[in-house]
Amino acid sequence: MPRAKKLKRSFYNRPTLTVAEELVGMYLVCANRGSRVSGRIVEVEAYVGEDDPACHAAPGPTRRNAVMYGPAGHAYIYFIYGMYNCMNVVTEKKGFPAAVLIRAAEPEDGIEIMIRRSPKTPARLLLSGPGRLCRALGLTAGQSGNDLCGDGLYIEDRGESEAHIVRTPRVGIRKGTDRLWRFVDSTSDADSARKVTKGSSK
DNA sequence: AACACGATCTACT
DNA sequence: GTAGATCGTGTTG
Repeated sequence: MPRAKKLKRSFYNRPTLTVAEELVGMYLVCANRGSRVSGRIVEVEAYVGEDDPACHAAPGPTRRNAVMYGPAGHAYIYFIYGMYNCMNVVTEKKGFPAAVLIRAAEPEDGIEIMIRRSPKTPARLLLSGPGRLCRALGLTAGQSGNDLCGDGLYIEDRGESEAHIVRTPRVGIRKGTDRLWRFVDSTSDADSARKVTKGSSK
């Protein structure tokens, strides 16, 4: 992994769909207190503006979604379903609420630490799904608003050749399913929507 | 103050 | 395949 480059604010301060697509294949890194945990992003979803009915900003500014209205390059992490957290990266200029939800990644560094946090999850699925991803990386809503351009929590480009990306409707939502705003590395096994239908053994 | 529900995951029938 | 866990948030009274 030579020449890993930490993504700068200018990367995040662009159209959300562009940022979302380019995030696939990047590495999400959590460097808490000496330990380093990371994964290769393989699945993301874009949530764009108050006009997107599935976006948390759809009701307008509230205390909860305030981070989405802030400057790009910060983490928006929220608590949901009474037990899980979901991690997003804020995009676009201050005042415009948008973010990219990190839905799945392939475990890279610190797998032992992830297993300690998710003892019952099969290794391949440690970061597969937004809830599992936050659990294994140790991310909670308390870290919402953290700057991704600092140390501790950031995303880096390890200079990989571009992955083959597929666009689909977003999952887990009722409204806004007409938009193809989910981006997946089609070659990855960690896809959280793993359709284990007939035929596709593997 | 009370209520309904959600960008989920797991366990069990 | 489906129900249960479990609680912050926004809405309504």
